[in-house]
Amino acid sequence: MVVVTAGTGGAHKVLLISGKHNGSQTAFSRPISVVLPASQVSSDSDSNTSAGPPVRKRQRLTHLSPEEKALRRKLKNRVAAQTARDRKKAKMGELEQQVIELELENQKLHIENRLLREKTSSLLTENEELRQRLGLDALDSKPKVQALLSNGNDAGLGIGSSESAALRLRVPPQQVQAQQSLNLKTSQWIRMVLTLQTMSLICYWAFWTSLTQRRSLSLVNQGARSRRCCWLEGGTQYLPPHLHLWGPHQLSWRPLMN
DNA sequence: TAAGGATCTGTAGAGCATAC
DNA sequence: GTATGCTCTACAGATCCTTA
Repeated sequence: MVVVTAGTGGAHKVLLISGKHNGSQTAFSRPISVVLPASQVSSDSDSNTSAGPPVRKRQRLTHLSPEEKALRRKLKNRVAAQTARDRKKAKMGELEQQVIELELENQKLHIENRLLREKTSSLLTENEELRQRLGLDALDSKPKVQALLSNGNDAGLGIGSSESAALRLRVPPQQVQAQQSLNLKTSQWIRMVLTLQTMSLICYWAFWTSLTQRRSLSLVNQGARSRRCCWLEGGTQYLPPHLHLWGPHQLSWRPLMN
C-alpha cells in the first residue's frame, strides 16, 4: 500500500510504502517512506490518501507519475536486495556453523571408532594367549564361549576376582592377577586418552563457536549501523529493516550511483 | 602511496505469483 | 490480460583493506 502525502506548502511529497505480510515471505513490519523532491510532486497526487474508499490489497499506482513509479520501484528493490543479501548471509553462516559441528562430530566418532578397534584387538590377542595357555584349539572355542555365556556368569575374562578366573582358566592366580593389572592399566590409559581428546575437541568447538558468533555479531552490527536492520537475538531469523523515513537524509542514501 | 582484490551497495531485468 | 509485488541475480561503481 502506498500513501502519498503532500508536505507543508507543497514543498515535498512522501511516498509511504507500508508492510505486506505474505505468508512465509519476508515482509516489513513497519512502513517505509521516501521523501520526493518538490520537482517530482505532481498535482493529482493528493487525490489518493489513506482516508477514503476501501483500499485495494494491491494499490493501483495510477496516481503516480512514471518518475515516481520508477523511484518507488528503486526504493523497494533496494530494500528487497538488501533483505535478500542479509538472508543469504544468515543462511551461509548457519551452514558454516553446521559444517563445523558435523566435522567435530565426525572427529569424535573417528576417535571412538579407533579406540574401540584397539580394545577389540587387545581383547582378541588376550583371548588368543589365554587359549594357548589352556591348550585349546580354535575348533572348540565356540562351544566354551557359548557355555560361559549361557551359565549367566560374567563372560569377560577380565571381569571378576583373580581366584575365580584362575579356577575357570586353571592357571595360577598370580598370572591372572598380572594379566588383570595389565588390562586395568591399559583401560585406564585408554580412558585418559579419550578424556583428553574429548576435552581438546570441546575446547576446539568452543573456540570456533565463539569465533563464528563474534564474526556474525560484528557483521550484524555493521549492517545494522548502515541499514538500521535488526536481528532476533541468538537466532538466524531475519527481521526486515525498519526504515524510518528512508530517503535522501539517510547516510547511506546514494540513489544515483550508476 | 598506488595497485589490486574483496566486499558492499544500488540498479535493472527476469521470472513467478497475485489481485483485479 | 494487465498491473503490481516479491525474489533472485548480474552488473557496475564505491569503499575498504592488504601488499609491494
